[in-house]
Amino acid sequence: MVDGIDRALLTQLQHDATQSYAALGAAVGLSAGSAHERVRKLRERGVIRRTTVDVDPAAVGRGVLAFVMLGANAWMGDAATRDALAALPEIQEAHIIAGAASVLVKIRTATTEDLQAVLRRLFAIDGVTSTQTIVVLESFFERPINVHDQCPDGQK
Amino acid sequence: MVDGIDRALLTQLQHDATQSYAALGAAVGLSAGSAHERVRKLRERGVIRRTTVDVDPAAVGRGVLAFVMLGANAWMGDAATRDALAALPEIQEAHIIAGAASVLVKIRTATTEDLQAVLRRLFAIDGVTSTQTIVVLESFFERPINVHDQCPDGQK
DNA sequence: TCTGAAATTCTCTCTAG
DNA sequence: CTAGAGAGAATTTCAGA
Repeated sequence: MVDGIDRALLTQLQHDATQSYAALGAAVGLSAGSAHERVRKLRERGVIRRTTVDVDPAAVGRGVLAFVMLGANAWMGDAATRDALAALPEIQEAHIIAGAASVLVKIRTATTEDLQAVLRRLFAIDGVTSTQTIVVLESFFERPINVHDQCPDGQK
Repeated sequence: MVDGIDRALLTQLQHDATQSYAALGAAVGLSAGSAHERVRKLRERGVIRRTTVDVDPAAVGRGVLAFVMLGANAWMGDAATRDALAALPEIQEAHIIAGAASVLVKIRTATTEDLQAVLRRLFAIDGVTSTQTIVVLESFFERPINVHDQCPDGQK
């Protein structure tokens, strides 16, 4: 379904989606026309969800990063919970998780005061009984999904 | 430094970076040439880090998502630790964190067996003494940074 | 800083092999 | 899938307000 050339195309596009199809084809050993057709199909099939830009969080007032685990006394996997979380613009990701907590959210704010404000609003969501906040001091890296490798040295 | 028009441009580009500068300009009330110039400057200043594509994790064999908190008996904030983590292709993000653990990593694998293999390799990194794994059952959403709003209703 | 237009380059489709 | 060609768009630059 997704062969080696497709994966090479994806890696190229993840690194720089502004390059021409001619350059893209040259990088993976294809003509511009073929590269274009493959990328079109990757989009059509939803392997490529969208083309977007990476924005520097600090440059737009989102320099503080934290992860928060939400405890709950009810099932949080419904649409109402999702909508309540999605309504908070500082929340970048929200996941239902296994284990002690129910939901894990990734939050970006300008300041720690703003982070507090978001925590207060999280507590106001139906079912939320506790929060555990993990503040990030420094991000080593945030990178695209690796579409090629499995675990190196294959020890599994 | 980043005004309202820039933010509008960023939002547009985050949503769809394939649109023409003419369309981009129309969306924010600018000519194509001006939109182009502003976007060029946003790139130059590093506000836009790169143009990339969103890949469906499941389509490329990364359908399992987990967060792992690493405990350590030494300072993990050095380049050696970063390199050791970066060498594992399944790790998408790595952050130094405050609190009980030292490092938080975001991991995507094909299966839970592969996740186990990554955990084994995390334990092999110098200084790592414990892991706490949070498996994601379902992702509500993962979206771009909101470059506009502060916390809605401004209760802060 | 923006506009509008000109010149260049790329996209996208088609044909044929 | 490759190669080439052609029409249509888009990028990119630049003069002028």
